[in-house]
Amino acid sequence: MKRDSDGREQRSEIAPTISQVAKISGVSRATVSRAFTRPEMLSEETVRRVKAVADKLGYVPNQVARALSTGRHGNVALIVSDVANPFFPPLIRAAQLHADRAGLCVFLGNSDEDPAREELLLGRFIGQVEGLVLASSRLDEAQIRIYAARRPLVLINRDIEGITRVLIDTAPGVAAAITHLAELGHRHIAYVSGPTTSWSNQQRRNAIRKEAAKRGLKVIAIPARPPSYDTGRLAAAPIVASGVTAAIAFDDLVAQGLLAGLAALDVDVPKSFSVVGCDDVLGETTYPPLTTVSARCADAGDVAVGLLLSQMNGGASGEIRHKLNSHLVVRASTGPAPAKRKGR
Amino acid sequence: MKRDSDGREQRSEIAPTISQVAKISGVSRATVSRAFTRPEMLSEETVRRVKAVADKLGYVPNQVARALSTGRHGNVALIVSDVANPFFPPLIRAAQLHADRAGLCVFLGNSDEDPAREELLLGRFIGQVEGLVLASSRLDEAQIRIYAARRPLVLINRDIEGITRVLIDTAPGVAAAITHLAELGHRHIAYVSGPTTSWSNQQRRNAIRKEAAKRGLKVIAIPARPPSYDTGRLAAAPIVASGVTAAIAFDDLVAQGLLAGLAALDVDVPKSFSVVGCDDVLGETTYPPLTTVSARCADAGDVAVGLLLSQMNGGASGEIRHKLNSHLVVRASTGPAPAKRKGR
DNA sequence: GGATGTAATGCAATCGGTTGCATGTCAAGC
DNA sequence: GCTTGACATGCAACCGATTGCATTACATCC
Repeated sequence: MKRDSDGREQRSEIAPTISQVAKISGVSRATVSRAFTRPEMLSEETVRRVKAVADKLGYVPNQVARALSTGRHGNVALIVSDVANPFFPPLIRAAQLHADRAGLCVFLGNSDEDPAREELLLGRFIGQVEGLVLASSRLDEAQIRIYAARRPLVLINRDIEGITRVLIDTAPGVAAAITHLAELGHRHIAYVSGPTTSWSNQQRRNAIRKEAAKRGLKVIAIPARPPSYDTGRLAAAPIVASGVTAAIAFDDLVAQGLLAGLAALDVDVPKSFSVVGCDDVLGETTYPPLTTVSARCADAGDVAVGLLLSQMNGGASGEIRHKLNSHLVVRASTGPAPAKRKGR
Repeated sequence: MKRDSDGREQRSEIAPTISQVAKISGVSRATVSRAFTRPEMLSEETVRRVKAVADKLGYVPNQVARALSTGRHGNVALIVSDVANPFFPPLIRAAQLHADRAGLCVFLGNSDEDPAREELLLGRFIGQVEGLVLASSRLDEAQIRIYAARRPLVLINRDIEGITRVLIDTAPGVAAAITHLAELGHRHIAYVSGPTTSWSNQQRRNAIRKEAAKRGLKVIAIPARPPSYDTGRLAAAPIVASGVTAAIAFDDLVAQGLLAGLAALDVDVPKSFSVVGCDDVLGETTYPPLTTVSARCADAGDVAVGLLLSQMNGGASGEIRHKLNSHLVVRASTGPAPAKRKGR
């Protein structure tokens, strides 16, 4: 870095380096380094003196140089499929908080549900992080394994054998939802499905099929892709046309859109149609308040970073498959099946 | 980095370095470096050969080493005050996208509205980024100036002279909201205020006061701190008690909470009370759909990164004060003032 | 045929830290 | 008084790149 020539650094008094601190405090660079990283090796007096000088100069160890020398960057990366989906912000926040407490910086990547983008991001991150968390990864298994071989890596909502993963197990909640609907008298229901490549989607679909079969309900699938408020809204018409009396949506956002779409079609929820969401990220903010499968997404972020840390610290690199439980939260968007659905 | 001893790197075949590529292709390290960074300096033949070897070995230039040597890290940091506030995800997404296209990685920081945390994050980031974006920073001016002196820095919704900033100017929208309410016959309104340290809050409060004075409306302020669905909900009772007939909330989240609080108190919106939000981040998803001041928060993220890039590339380090306009979006949460408010 | 220029490549210093090993000092032990 | 060892610190190599300044080889020109 030729600061005087390229002018890039003109904006700042050049950040003080370890050498300057060393010269001024009359010790070697090694001693300054140790004053920060292993003060117990030095006499108290020396540590005090060095730190005083460092303070006065505003010296802060250069992370990049340290990383080059030690191989520890103090950074981790978190890649999500869509920041704007309300499922992720709480997860991001929790992950962030945990990383923070461990003194780590977090790179955030947004793949926009696109495997190619995800891989691009991964390529940029891999060289400067100590660990990775992939939430709802859309990458294919082989790719993921390659990255997992290079760095500690934790998956969220993706189930690959041999790789540590945190799975939000919505099956119990979804099963409870089916039971709930069955008890309310619904016989025909729709599943408003999400991305085919999504593990969560597969898991939910399977849980619904299995439980519905057990109780003799008929299930049809109507897609909402990509999952969003808008695609949920658009799904209302085909759903109503299909004659079902209730729907379980891939996630809350889709459910919320569905509610809006139903309202636009003058279908009263819950009187003549019932809607169940998934994730419980909207709380009571929908109208009517949404019956949904609560998924503790914040915990997923927290746990994932925790597992990542323990992997980074050499611990338990054995495979871990951490399951987070789910349960049904009944609010006001579900009710008894109407005696008869009006045709269309 | 003593790989053989500390065992940290055991998980991977050690990443190939420039030296290995050099040795195998029979050239010097300098040549390998140039094959990647300035191929036009080399003969085509050499470039081809070196790249072939690099490919076979899976060599990728080490970002950290490069950063140390050149001072360009290829990273920027974005610090927001609350990831979970729906105002930010679209902003983050847009910022991210822009940075991505420029080949930059984004560190995300979450200050949780706490200046001390914000400063901690800043300290961790500053050494490994080429530029910073602070959205709704709560840091004091002097601190911000210090960081701005060290790195290109762009503020969002914070107005500090001499520092490039992107301001979402909600004054016109808020003024329009007052006009709207005045025309509907409201004479007494409440402002449900946000963080005192927030520039947006100050700006909105001032715009409301000014416009209300002009039209002879009486305004009271009721706090909702920190701004959230819950604090908005809790504000409903004192607002109703105060006898006003309409409220403008600091942001949509507070407005949404307020709607819920009012519903719980059996106050009909918009028949007997009108609510206006700010930011327009919830679209039509509230009940009733919220009249709000649209603020184009995604654009703010995009523009901020754009300005940051131009600063980083040595361009226009002169101060820029970029204003984004706002306008009122009338939906269904506002209506004519009730003839008489029931007491309490 | 010697001076001159140019294109391709190598040498070695540098970025700012960390760390294994050597050195020096001083007190305790015999 | 000499050995021994613990403690505090310094030396210098190293992490993996980049880059200014040679150096080399060859073609061109007069």
